[in-house]
Amino acid sequence: MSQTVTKPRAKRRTASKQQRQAQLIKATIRSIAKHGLSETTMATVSSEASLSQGIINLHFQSKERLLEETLIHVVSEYRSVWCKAMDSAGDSAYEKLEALAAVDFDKRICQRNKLAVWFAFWGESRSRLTYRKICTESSREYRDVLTGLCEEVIRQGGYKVRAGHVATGLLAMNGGLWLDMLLSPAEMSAQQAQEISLSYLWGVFPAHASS
Amino acid sequence: MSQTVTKPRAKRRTASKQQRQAQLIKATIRSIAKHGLSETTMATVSSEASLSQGIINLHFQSKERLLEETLIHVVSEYRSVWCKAMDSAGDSAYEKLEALAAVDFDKRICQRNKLAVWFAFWGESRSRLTYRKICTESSREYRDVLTGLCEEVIRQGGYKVRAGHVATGLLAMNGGLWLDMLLSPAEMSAQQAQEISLSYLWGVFPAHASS
DNA sequence: ATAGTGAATGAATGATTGTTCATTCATTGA
DNA sequence: TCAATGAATGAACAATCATTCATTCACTAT
Repeated sequence: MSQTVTKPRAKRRTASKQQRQAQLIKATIRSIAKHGLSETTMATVSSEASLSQGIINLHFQSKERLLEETLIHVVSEYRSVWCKAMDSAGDSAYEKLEALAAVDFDKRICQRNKLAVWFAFWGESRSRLTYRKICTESSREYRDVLTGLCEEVIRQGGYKVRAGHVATGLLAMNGGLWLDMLLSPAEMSAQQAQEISLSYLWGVFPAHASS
Repeated sequence: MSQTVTKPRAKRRTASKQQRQAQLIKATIRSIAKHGLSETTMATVSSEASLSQGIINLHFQSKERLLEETLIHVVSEYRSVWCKAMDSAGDSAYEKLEALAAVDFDKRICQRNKLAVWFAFWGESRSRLTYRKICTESSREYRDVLTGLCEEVIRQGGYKVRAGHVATGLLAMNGGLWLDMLLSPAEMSAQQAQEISLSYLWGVFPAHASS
């Protein structure tokens, strides 16, 4: 009888396409965080993944596609986390709003390496239509959801603010707080940033503020 | 008698060091906006300036120094504008606060090309100590001024908010609004952005809000 | 065992890059 | 008018880059 196949060897030279692609995308994130996007090369990525030079073209055809897939990965992960948060939050619109605002400071999302990736691609978005499309479509959907929630909270509380302004302002503030965490993590922790973001929400919707 | 020298010829082949450096920095800004930082080369910059290949090394020694000087230029210009706004604004702390918040949407500062430069360097800041230093020192000084003004407004109005939170939140929100203007200028004008920023201030300091 | 399959390698290639420097040319003082 | 000065040029160079592909090697089916 042959050995069970369920437990793979410690050192596998070959892996499934999915595994390798995920591995390379993670290596790309580390490389962008360590070297910056403009000095991220096929060599830095493959070295970060402890694989050979040609591996990227084998799995992604080109460097450009690898970078796009990396951006898509980060954006999709973000979307998936806020969707889950939306579902598992309390029923009231305000509770959902607070839960969504907290996603930006979630352990899974708010990692310094990943923030570096966001800003790296934002920095190139002006000149790269593909990057810009991915980013704008992502934020558009998120903003629409936020705006809807704000509208409901405003209706319930009779507030005199515009839903679009609050949603856009919240989104913008959280993005700006990401920058603070990226540039000076010693002076801005995720928890501090979340407090600032939450205190904005409380200020706008005082009647709903819980704590 | 010789001709007057005050009126230079239309086509001057040589120019003063200052003029050339300023010209090259402007060309760099355009190149970053058009091609992105990672595809901004000595060739794209010198071509954008309608000058020859070697001109940059002549005036800036290296590409790296040109990029640093470009960042310093944009950061200094920003500082100079908010300093002027601070001086020429009304005497009250709240008036100064509104004036400072408006600087981010000023014609001189809030140009799409320049926003692209800010985000391009922010995107590389994680891996480039020099960029990070320039950016953090700039924002630190600005934040301190904003925090001081917020403290005074809070004291006057007896508000129950933390000055540091408001200053940091305002700074972050304006930065995030810059991103909206950079990525989708059709959906976010400078005026709209300023309204959102101002409505944040009004919400925090309702007793001071003028209009 | 063994042949067959395709994942992974890494040296080689051509294109692109930043930098150098001998040369050209506009400008100025005598 | 004519040297003298130094700003500007652009061809040449070495280094670095993304990409290719013949070869190697791990794994699977027979």
